[in-house]
Amino acid sequence: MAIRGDSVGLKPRQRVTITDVATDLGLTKSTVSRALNGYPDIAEGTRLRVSRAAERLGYRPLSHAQAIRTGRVRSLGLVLQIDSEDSARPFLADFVAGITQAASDEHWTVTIAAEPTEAKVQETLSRLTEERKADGFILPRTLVEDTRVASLRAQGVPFIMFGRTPDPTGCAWYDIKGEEAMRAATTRLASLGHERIAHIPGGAQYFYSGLRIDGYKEGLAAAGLPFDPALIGPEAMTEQAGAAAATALLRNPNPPTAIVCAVDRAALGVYQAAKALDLRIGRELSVIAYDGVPEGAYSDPGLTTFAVNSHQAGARLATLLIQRIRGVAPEDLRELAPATLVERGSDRSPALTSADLAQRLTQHPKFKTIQWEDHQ
Amino acid sequence: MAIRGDSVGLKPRQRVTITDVATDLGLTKSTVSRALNGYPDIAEGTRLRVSRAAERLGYRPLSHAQAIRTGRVRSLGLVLQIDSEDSARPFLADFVAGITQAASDEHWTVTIAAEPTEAKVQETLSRLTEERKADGFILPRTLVEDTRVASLRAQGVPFIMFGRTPDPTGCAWYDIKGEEAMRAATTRLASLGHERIAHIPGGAQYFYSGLRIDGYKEGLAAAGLPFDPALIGPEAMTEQAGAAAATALLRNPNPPTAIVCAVDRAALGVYQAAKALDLRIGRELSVIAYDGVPEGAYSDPGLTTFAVNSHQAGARLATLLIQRIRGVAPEDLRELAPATLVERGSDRSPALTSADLAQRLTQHPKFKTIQWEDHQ
DNA sequence: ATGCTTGCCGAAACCGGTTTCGGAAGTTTT
DNA sequence: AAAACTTCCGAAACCGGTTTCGGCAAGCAT
Repeated sequence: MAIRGDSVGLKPRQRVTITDVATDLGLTKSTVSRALNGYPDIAEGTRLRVSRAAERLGYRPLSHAQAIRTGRVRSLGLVLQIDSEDSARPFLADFVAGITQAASDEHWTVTIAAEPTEAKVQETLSRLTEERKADGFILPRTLVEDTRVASLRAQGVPFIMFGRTPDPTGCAWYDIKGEEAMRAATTRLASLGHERIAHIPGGAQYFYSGLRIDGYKEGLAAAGLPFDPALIGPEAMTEQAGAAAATALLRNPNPPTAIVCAVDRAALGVYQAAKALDLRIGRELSVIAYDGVPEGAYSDPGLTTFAVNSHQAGARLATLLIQRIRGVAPEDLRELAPATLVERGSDRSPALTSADLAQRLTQHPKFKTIQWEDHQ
Repeated sequence: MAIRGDSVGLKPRQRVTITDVATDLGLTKSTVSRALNGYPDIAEGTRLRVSRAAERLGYRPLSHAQAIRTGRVRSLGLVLQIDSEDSARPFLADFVAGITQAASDEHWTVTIAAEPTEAKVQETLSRLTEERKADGFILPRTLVEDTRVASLRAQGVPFIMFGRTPDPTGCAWYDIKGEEAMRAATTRLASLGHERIAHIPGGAQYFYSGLRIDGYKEGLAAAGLPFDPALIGPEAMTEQAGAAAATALLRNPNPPTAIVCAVDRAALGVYQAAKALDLRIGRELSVIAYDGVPEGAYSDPGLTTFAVNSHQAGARLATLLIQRIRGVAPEDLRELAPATLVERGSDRSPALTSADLAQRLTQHPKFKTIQWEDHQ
C-alpha cells in the first residue's frame, strides 16, 4: 500500500474552521459549536452574532469532522439492484436528481451503490452502515418479503421505502397510489362501454403488484362488473412478457376488449400482440397502463397511462428520510401521492363486443400459433 | 435547528477501533496506523502481525475519521447533468453500477448528484470539493468547451473524463473509440455496395461529435468514396430529430442509400422516416448506428449498431480515477476501448441505386410535405 | 447581607484516526 | 571501545469538530 504523501491533493488553501469563527468573535469554539447547533445554554444575542459571523466568513463545518464525534455524516444511502434485464431502467436519472436536489437543499449528500443481486445489495447496505458512509437509506421497489427492510429494522438503522410493505412496523414510506390508478383505469374503461376488462399484473415479488390487482378489482366492483379470475393474466414486466400475456388473455373464450396493465412496458407488449393479430389499439383493444415511460408517447396510438413523477418521489423520499434520521417517528413519515392520468389514444369505446372479437380472432391465421419468446 | 441528541442513531454496538487492535497486540495505535499504511519504519514482522490482527478482529478504519487528518474521504464524485429531454437516460444504471462496483473493490464509495443546468453542475462540483465530500470526480459527456474541466484543472482537483477534450493538458480519460466505429460502419456499408453514405452527427457541443464525423470521413476515404458535405445531415440526439435529419438527407438530388448515425436514438428516427416514406430499412435504406440501446434489438429489422459497454466504462473510470487521486500522472491514465459491432438486420446491400431511390421518392405523396415536429 | 438559582460561557476532554519527534536498542564504523 | 548510524517503536501533538463539566456573574428569595 502506498503511503499518503504521494497523492494528488486539493489546494492547501485554508478553509475557514470553527476556530476562525471563534477567534473572530473573541469566543471559544465550544461556544460557537453550541450556538450553531441550537443548544439552549447560549444567549440569543450570541447565537445571532455567531451565525452572522459564520455566514460572513463563509464557514461550512466539515461533515466528516462532525461525524467523528456525532457518528452522523449527513449523507443518504441509495443502493440499487441492477438486474441485467432492466439495466436501462427508466427514470433513474430523474429519481436520483430528485433525491440529490432535496438532499442538497439541507446540505446533505447522497452515497450511491448498485449491485446485481439481492444478496449483494444486502451486503453493501451492511458495509455502508458499518463504515458509516450513510446515516440512513432509501429503499426503492419494496418486495413482499424484503430482507433489506427486515435487516435495517433489526439493526435500528433509519430508512424509508419507496413503496409499502406487509408489516409497516417501524417503516416510513413514500409511495404512489398505484391501486387508485388501477381502479380509475378500470372504471374509466367500464364507462367507455367495456364489459370484459383484463389485468396484466407486475412481478408478484413486488409489493405493489398485489395492491394494483386489488385496485383493479375495486374498479370492477365500482363499475358493477363481475370479477373473472381468468381475466388476470400472467405477470409481465417486459414487452415480451406483455405480448405473451395479452395473447394468453385474448385466447379466453370471452376475450377482454380492454386491458389494464400494471406497467407501461407490458402495455407496449400488448401493442405488439395486437399488431400481430391485426387488432387496432383503441379500437378492437383498449389499453391503459401505469408509469409514464417516454416510449408511451411515441407509440401509435399514444398510450394512455398513469404517470409517476419520479423527480418528486425522489425529492420527497430524501426529505422524509432526513426527518427520520433527525428523530421523527416513522409513523409520522408516510406519504402517498397520486399518479397523473395522461390521456392519449389507447383507450376508446370498444369497436367490437367480446363475442365478436372472439369470432374474429379465431379466424386469424396466426392466432393459434403465435408465440412470444425472449428476443435475442 | 434541532440539537443532536434527539436523533435516531445506529446501534451503539462497539466498533473495532484502531486502539482495540493496538492493545490486542500490546502496541500503540500510532504503530498500528503506520503499519497499516505502509510506512517504511515498521518492521516487516510487525506489519504482518498487525494486518493479521486487524483482519482477525474485523477492523475497518472509518474513512471520515481518517479524513479529518488526511483530507481524503475515499469517495468518488459523480455529478450528472439531467436535461429534461433525456431524463430517461439509458445505461445510467449500468454506468453507475460499474463505477460503484469498481470503487467498492477498493473500499471507496461514490457520491452522486444531479443538476438540471451546466451552471448548477458547476456549483455542485465546487460545493462537493469545498466540503470534501469527494476526492475526485468523474466527468461524463465532455463538451468541446467544458467549464467543469477548466475549473477542476485550475483548482488542482483530480478528475477523469468519460470522453476526450481539445486540450488534454492535465487530463486523464477513458473513452470509446466512436470514430473508429463510424469508420468501420462506413467501410462496411461501402463494401456492401453503397456509394452514397450519409452521416447524422450528434450534438455539436459534445466533443465526440467531431471525432465521429472524422471517423465517417476516414471511412469514406478508405473505401475510395468522395466526401460530399451535403451528406452530413443536421445533428440529431432524439428520434424526432433523427427522423427530420433523415428526411432532409433523402431530399438530396442524389439521396443516400445508407446512413451512419452517431447515436442510436437518431437511427430509430430514421426508421420512422423510412416507414413514413415506405422505404424498408435494410433494403431501400440501410442504417448503422452507435450506442447499443435496447430498443435497437426490438425494432424491425433489428438495428445494426456499435454497442458501448457502459458497465465496463464506469468500472474503468472509477479505477483510473482512484489511481489519479493516489498520484499517478494524468498522462498515464488515458484509455480507449472499442465499441462492439452488433450485427442485426438494418445494413444490407442497397435494393436501389441512389438515382432509383430519388426517382421513387419524388413519386411518394408525402415526400414533399412530411414534417417532424416535437411530439407533445 | 447571605444563600440559592439561573443564565451563559470557557476549559478541557473526547471522537478515531494520522503524523511528527525522539529515544532505546542494535549495528556498523573508526 | 567509543562514536556514529540504523532500525523500530512509543509518546504526544494534531486534525476539526462536539460534548461534558464547572464556574462566574447576575437575579432572586430569605
